[in-house]
Amino acid sequence: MPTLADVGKAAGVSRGTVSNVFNRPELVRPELRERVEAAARALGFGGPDPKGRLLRHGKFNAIGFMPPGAYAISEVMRSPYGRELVLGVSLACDEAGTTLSLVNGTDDTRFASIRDALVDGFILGHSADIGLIISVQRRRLPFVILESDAGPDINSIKIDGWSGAVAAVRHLTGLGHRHFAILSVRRTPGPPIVHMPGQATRPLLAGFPLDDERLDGFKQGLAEANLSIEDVPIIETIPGEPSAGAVVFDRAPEATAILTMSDWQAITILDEAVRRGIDVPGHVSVVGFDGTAESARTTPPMTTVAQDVIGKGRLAARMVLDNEAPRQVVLPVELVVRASTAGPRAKVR
Amino acid sequence: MPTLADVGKAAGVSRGTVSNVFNRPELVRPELRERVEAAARALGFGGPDPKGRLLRHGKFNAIGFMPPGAYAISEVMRSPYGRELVLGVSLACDEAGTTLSLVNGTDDTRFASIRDALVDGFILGHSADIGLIISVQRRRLPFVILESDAGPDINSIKIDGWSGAVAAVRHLTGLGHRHFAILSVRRTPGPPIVHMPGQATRPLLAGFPLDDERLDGFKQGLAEANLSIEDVPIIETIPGEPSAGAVVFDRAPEATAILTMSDWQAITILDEAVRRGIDVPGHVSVVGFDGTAESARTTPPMTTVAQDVIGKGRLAARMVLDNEAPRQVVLPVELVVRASTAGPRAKVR
DNA sequence: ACCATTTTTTGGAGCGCTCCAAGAATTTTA
DNA sequence: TAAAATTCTTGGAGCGCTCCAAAAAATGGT
Repeated sequence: MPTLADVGKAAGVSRGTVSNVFNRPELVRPELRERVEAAARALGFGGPDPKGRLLRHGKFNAIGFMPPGAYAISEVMRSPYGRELVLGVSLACDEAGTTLSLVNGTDDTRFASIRDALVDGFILGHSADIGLIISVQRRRLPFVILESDAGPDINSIKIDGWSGAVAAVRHLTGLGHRHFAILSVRRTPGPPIVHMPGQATRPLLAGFPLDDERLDGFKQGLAEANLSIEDVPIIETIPGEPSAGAVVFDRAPEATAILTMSDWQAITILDEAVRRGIDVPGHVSVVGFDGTAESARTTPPMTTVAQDVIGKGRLAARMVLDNEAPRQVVLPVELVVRASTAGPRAKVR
Repeated sequence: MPTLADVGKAAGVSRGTVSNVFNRPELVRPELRERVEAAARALGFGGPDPKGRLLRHGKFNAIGFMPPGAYAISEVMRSPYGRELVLGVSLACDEAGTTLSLVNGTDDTRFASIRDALVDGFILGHSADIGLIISVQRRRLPFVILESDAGPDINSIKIDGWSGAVAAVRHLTGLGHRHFAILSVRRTPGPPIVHMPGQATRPLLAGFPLDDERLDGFKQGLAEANLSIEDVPIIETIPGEPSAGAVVFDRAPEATAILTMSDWQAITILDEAVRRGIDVPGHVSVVGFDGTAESARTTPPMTTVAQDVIGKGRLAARMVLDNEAPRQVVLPVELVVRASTAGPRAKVR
């Protein structure tokens, strides 16, 4: 690949002049400019290499998005929540004219990815572990972490998942439900895990603040109706697991109300219900989480704990773009009642 | 920001040694290593700056995605088609461990964006104009252009939109439809444009191969049933225009079948139909285009000209990642008949 | 024709890093 | 204990560019 200097030599001018031809053409005499351009063409020089410029200037003009947990970016793009989040981030990037880098990295390459990412700041998806945070801090770039409060020095944005979970249960108990099942998230690869009541004590806390907080909210809501979460089957599946709905119906057939951690999971259940001829909400009520656009389009339209995912993504991007003093933002949630929930009826299954 | 040299000076070693401490720690004596690490910590040195490394090595390890036409990346993320396309691209990026840069650029900054993008290759969304192509070629990076054949030297991937359009019309005429409306795409900002039959001759070709090809397919399909596209109202709206459905029903009330250019547009029509109490497919049949996941979830599930959008995105990414000899790929489409189309009935509107 | 301006062009400095051949220090061997 | 072998450390070269002060060339006025 030819360089500025090569072109300069060929055209009989200095590399500074060649640089000017490409960056401030008005500074160089038309005939000379032409000569340089001809030389560049002849050499197949495609303009100043951004690498050199970059080293000189130091700004990448890009922010990086690191997928939640150990997920790949394609997994983010697959989930309704992830898509809306990225959409929100991209909105802020559009406004700022910034590139959005979806940074990849498997478990073992994540740290290297962060170390090498050509970005001016980071958004870390939820469930970022401490190692990841340290990696980012090391680079002294502005960053924000989603769905986990990492202390007062660190930008974070999370929703009030606890209240959302409580509200979901209250809605259902208010409708008269007494038999629940919870579809939770498995954060490691593998088949669904089923925690049945009475079985050896299961850990309520999975170690992921995002999920634990919601489980705790469910517990609280149930307790308010004199129900114990200990009596509720909890199924954990990785997001997008197509068998999730089937497992829930198979293992918790007596449940009249199913609580989930995401719209995506709830959609799985709705799909499986159609497949089995189970009427929602006639036989079973289902509540989603996130309030993504998809939740309004399901059949029936879904009751869900809604948050402003797009707004969250946008705010996150703004925070790293503006690089203000660290703050911890907690966003509200709102239970949106649609048609996937109703009072329990005689069970005909 | 301290540099390797600064740390070296502080620790009393050369910058080469500091580099080794960070990149090949096994090469440096433990006690020295520790000393250097201490100095780095004291100075707040966050590891070697990727800019320097980049200049030395020269690989960005990223591919760039340039949104179609003059759209912003948030607009891509908003459309069902765009999301699936990006998902496909991200799939290939995951496999290759590459970063996916969603490159931004308004009309006037697009060229600069391409010039400066820190990527090893480009995917240009459809409707890329010649200027954009030239900009990318100048950088001598591998690239692929979507939905427009730019000649034998240029990688391109497109679907057989013409056949898809013909199939859609044949399906509808086979069902007995004689009164059509076409919802086409306006590629410039602005309100819907309505071309009514008989009005001053309207250009069938909008100058965007993607759209023109489909319009031509519609024309062919209609001709096969002794119908002329000249008698069909054509409405052009920008993607995502919420009033699109309303305009179609207002301006083409006699149509019993509506052809569209995307699922997204078709969804708009379905939504408006619900709003107006128009039964689909009882009163009106609607055909989408693209066959995105969303099209299967509408009410009623949509008949659509399906393509493998994810596969297309993935193939595109592979082509730039693998940098093979240029080729022009034409992908097949398939009419997926679902429940948004049926024979025309007595019109009760 | 000469000097003062103005317009163009130049090339050194430096951005921060990694590579690598060579030098220095340490350990092993005879 | 000296030479040989091994392990560590060094600093020059170079990646490609932009900035900028200064030199060179062109222009204008008298």
